[in-house]
Amino acid sequence: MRDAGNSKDDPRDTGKDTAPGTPSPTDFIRAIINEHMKTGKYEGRVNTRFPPEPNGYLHIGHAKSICLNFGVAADYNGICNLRFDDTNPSKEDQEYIDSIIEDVHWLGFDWDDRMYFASDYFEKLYEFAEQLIRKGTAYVCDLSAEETRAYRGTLTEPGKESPYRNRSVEENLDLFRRMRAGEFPDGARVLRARIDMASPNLNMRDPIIYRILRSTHHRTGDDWCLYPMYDYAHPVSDSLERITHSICTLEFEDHRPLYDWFLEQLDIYRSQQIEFARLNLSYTMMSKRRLLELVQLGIVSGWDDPRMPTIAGLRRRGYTPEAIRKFCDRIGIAKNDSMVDMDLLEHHIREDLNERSPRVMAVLRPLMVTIENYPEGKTDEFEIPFHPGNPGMGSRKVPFTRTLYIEQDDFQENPQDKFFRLAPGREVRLRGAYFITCTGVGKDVKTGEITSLKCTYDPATRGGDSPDGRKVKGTLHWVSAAHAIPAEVRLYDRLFSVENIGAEAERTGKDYKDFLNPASLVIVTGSMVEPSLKGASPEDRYQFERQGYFCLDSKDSTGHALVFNRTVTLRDSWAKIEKASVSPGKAPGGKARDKKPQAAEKAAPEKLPEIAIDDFARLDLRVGVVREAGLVEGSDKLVHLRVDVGEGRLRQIFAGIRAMYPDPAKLIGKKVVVVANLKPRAMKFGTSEGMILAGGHADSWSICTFEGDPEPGDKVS
RNA sequence: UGGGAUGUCGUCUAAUGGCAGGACACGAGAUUUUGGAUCUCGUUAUGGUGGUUCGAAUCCACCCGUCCCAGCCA
Repeated sequence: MRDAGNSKDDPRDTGKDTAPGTPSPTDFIRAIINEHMKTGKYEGRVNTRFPPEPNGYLHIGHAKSICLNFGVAADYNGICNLRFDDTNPSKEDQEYIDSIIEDVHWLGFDWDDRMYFASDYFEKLYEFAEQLIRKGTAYVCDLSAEETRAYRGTLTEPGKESPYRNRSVEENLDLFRRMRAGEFPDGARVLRARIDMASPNLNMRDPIIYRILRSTHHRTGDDWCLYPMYDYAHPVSDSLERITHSICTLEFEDHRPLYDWFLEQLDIYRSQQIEFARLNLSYTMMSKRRLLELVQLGIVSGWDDPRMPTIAGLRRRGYTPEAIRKFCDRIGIAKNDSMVDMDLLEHHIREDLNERSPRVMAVLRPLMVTIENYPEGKTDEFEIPFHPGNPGMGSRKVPFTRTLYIEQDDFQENPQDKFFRLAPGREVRLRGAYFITCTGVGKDVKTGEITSLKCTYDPATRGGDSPDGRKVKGTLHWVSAAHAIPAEVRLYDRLFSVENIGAEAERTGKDYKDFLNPASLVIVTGSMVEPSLKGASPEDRYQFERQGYFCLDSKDSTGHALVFNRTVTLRDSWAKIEKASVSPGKAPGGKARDKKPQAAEKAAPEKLPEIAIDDFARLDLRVGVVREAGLVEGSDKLVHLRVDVGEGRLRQIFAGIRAMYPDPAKLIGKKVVVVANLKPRAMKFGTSEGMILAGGHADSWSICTFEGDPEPGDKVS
């Protein structure tokens, strides 16, 4: 079932989704290649390469580069090599090589027999280095790391030449050979290119070519105690592979003169480096160093944690390679620093999964329903199609009995405005089964919590349609209690609660980890899924009707303990209505994405950043009349208020004002200022639907009140 | 403040001297046995100031903003 169906034809598709030889609309890189095709610069040849360093798992940013490199090659009937840039054994590992191979393949790309390693070229790289020495354009330098830094100068001042810069060719050769032979300790000497210590480009100030580093290499073992630097190894590797277009990210722009310098000095094949802007995605980050840290600190379960932006994480989360490829295609290639909206990635996975996922019913948080007029012991079976728009996907039988589960959220005892679902006396449809009407509510005598529902069904509505043409506004998913399979469901959400983690960290002086989304994973146990899911295999993808796309977890799910991961929610216009007219600005998006309650700012008032008048104007301040007020059990700070803000219903507000109002009953009847468009906040004790304003000193303050005229709901200005 | 890049709807990206287009997001409506999907419609942009030109997002000048570079990392 998984991976069934094809993606729709889209002229923008590249790579595997497009026949070779039909270039996509020209991004600037393809424009350059088109020009080369015209002028014959590379004899019509295109050979790119994807050059990861095996020091971490691949992420969605790498996917952009992979799609670009393999896509460009495919567009021009060229080839793309996979090459591991493994010149720093102290950070690299075989595990990463294996994962990279798996991930690139999974994305749908292949390199035939062209899997290379920079370490394959160590001997040649060494010989070329001797050649540079013989030419007099490289020398052995004995400066320490600190001295080298001091000699380099600064951004605005030129560097100083190393005292070792003018050693003879013979001495340099001798020293370099002895470096290779292991005669000197780590860091004692380096080989440097002899270029220009006064260059405004720091990369040209006699850059280091080789350093002594005793570290066992994952491929060459202890053969070498000398490892080449990226700036040297990369152009030479490209050249040896006769790469035509060496595509890399923007930060290497400054390195291009050096790249060209090596190829020219060595007089070898002239590959051309072209730089494009790396991918940044909102609400996540691509830094391998930080991603590694999340893994090492146990903040996530591993590189393949479904919250990680890694290919492995996305795969485990339920993403498809097609969706990722299409996303990469859609974001385009340019040189502007940019931050792509996570919504766009989610759009593509929804689009793909919408087409290919079978629909099933799963009740995440069950509420028991007894159909009182349905015979005990009877079982009905409904044949329900797997896909409403694609009969070809077939159908399954779903059992129906007197005792069912529906979603807790699908019932409200006192339904709020625009709530279409079940409520006392109200009739709704059970998907594919019958209309039912709620006739009773069972509650826990102590807590008042709703524990079960009594309903009746209309036998004439079998299949979900009424012969008399009567309509219902809501359709609910359900499972038969006797047949349902228990499951654990992991609700994943974005890893961070701010769009631009780096910028936010810089602005506030906090660590990026301070912006982790506390609700990035919500584990729901005791969910009930329909029996057809019994045979699900790891990574099988489904739509749980009305909730989202889910896949069976590839690691933790077993035959008798099913674990599902939520890939992405369905678009949810009900969630929008629920939070409508609240949260100013852009909410972190989607369902159940409440921000962590904001801690009170302790900073002195003059230190708070200024806001524009427009920001202030976004506060909807209203007059509210306190109708009910009481203490909150289990909290020594909060007071529970029910406030009339002229909406025809009372708002529940939890306010931290108990210190000044130990007897909240005195507040009843007071006119207060309510921030009416604050996003409702889920608290331990319930949802708080606003704030009331207060003012004063640290231990002497009061809430703002009005006397006299204003009516509940009046605007405060 | 040296050097290298880069500024087009809220976001990403086209237009290469000739109608500022697309996608996402957002909004309105239709439809619906998923508050899904689908369909229709809509709002929103060339950083600024001058100049060249019949005509400028595009060419020129100046200004402003943003990003990258001082690893023996890649």
